[in-house]
Amino acid sequence: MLKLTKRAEYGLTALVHLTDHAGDVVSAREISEHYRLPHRLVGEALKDLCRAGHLQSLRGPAGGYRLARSASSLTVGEVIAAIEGAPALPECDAMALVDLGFDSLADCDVESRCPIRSPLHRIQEDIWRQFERTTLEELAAPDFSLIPNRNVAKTTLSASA
Amino acid sequence: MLKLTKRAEYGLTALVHLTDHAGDVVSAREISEHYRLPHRLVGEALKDLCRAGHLQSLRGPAGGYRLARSASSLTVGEVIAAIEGAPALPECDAMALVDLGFDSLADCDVESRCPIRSPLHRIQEDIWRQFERTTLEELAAPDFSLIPNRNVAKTTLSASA
DNA sequence: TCTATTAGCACTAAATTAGTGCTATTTGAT
DNA sequence: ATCAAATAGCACTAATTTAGTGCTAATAGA
Repeated sequence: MLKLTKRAEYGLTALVHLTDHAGDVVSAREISEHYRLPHRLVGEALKDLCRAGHLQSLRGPAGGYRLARSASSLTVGEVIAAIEGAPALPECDAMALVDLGFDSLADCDVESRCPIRSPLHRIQEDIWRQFERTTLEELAAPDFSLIPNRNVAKTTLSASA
Repeated sequence: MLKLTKRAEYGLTALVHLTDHAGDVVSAREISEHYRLPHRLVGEALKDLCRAGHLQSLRGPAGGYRLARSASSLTVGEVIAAIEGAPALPECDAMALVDLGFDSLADCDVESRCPIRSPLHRIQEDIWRQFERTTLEELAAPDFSLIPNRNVAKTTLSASA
């Protein structure tokens, strides 16, 4: 439940590696051997990232990948979106109600029929936002300090708990 | 990817309903018919919640469930944990390294072998924290205002974006 | 020409999830 | 007493999703 797929995990692993070796061209094989991951799957993830424009690829021997953008502008959200596809917002709004057999919003009582209403939706949006505001540079940083939003959130949390 | 199971969704739906009808005893059938959900599955979720002590059950005709605790003290995190089980932290620490064949932390170089390091771990922890700090009372509130932490987070986000 | 790489699918196998079947127990109503 | 309707607790099947591989083509350095 609520976990990333291996593809996304491998993709992030590879990207962090590429961030640590910014500028270098690194092959899928090198990455997979270094972290002992199934190299074909790492390759699939890298292909997805390349298609999305986050990576640049070079073919042939000595080929491989390198970041197409700065690690500080690439977010975890973009990476996951490129590999797993868009969010997965809970089906609990007009669409879902139509699927349930309601012809229009007019003849259904959202408040009483959809108890999750927007909150669950918003929770998942917040999760997504968290992904979108975390950059690869931050993810690659060994101790994860220097992340303003996260630190503020944490302070707020402990202050209210 | 990164979505709740139906059981968790139905469980939250049922709980929001029970929150709206606090004090009443409501059967799984009533809830499932009201929201047009598979009633057996709703029942399974409710059983899980009952086993976890979040609900009180009454048998026999006119039986059903009611909140065992106040909606303001029950969190989304507790609900999900009761239904789906604990988190699902990424396997990217000592355990995983041992699984990969390293005998001890001493002979492996975490920094170079585990590029996700703690950050991904922390991202998922933060998601979980978000679940843990959202109460059912908040989830049941129609417009989701009055949620201090979330509002602060949002302000911070927009201020920095 | 050979070899090592990426590109792009399609496909199989494993794992997870959704939903149901079945039986037992409880309890109010008749 | 009996019946009906509810929860309790599994086990089980079917559907869906995910992991991983097979295969072929294109690219490019040696």
